[in-house]
Amino acid sequence: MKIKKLNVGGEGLNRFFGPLEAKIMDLLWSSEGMSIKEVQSILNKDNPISINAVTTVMNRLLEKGHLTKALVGTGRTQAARFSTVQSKEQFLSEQTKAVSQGLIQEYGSLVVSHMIDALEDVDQEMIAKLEHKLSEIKKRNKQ
Amino acid sequence: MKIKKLNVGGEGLNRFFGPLEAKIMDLLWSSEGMSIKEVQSILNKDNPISINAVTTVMNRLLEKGHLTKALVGTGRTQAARFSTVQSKEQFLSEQTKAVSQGLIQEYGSLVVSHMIDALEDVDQEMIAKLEHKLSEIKKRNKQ
DNA sequence: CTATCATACTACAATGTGTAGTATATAAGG
DNA sequence: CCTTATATACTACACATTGTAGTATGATAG
Repeated sequence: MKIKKLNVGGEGLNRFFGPLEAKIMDLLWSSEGMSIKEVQSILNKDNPISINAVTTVMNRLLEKGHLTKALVGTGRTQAARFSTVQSKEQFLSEQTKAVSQGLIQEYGSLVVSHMIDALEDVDQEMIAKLEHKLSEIKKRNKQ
Repeated sequence: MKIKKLNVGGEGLNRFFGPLEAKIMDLLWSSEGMSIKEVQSILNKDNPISINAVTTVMNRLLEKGHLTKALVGTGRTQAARFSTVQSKEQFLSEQTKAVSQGLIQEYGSLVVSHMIDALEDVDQEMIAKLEHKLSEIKKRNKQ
């Protein structure tokens, strides 16, 4: 379930997926699974998109291991339900972890500085959390 | 000079560039500028590579703003010197900053946790640095 | 004044992503 | 029982990025 490329400028899921992939993943994360048709009808409300376009992209997400497929019914009644393999939270956790750890392992203190700079701008509260975690680690290391 | 995509699994410059691009950037960072020919002769020692392959990739790096070109001589004497626009340190700082800040702005505490996990694994010393930075920020905020 | 060299232009392959046409298989409905 | 609607598969193409290289151009060294 590892993503190879991170879109540095992207927003939300667009960091990890192409725009259509991102929309589809988000739809499936906010439901208990959907058929291709259901996904297409929802997407089609915003922008016209063919069933086939949706099918291809969903199958690619399947191949990459982001979705699973459960066949329901047979023949023309068959409407496979696609579901996500991980929760959105798990996915984001895994991905952000891979990126954070990769950067820190390679660029250590540089990245830590940048992250702290970002914290300053963004969230006072997070600095407190960070402090707390740090003191926990120190405690643990002393034992 | 912003990179669009980060190769999550990559090592070193391969996070930010394709493999050939990365080799070329590294050569130019460890010199005061080189001609296409010079770059090609060095790369050619490891793996056979045509002048044209090197030329194209160097020109793409030029277009993307990572390199500059200074013409020296004229006609067939002309051998443009390509140089990097930023130091490697500046470049890495800018890129890691863009990625770190993007992640923290969007995934705040999640990324902080990952960062701390990575710190635990990777480097005791960095925790001290982090503490130091935190106390600096706290001091500044009190004023 | 021609042959050599640096460079430009063009082209093609592979990969990832978005898009869609056509084919196939099967059940629903007369 | 046969036609047709439906879900899905297969195939194809476009565009971007990157690696690779053939051919053309232009100017000077000799």
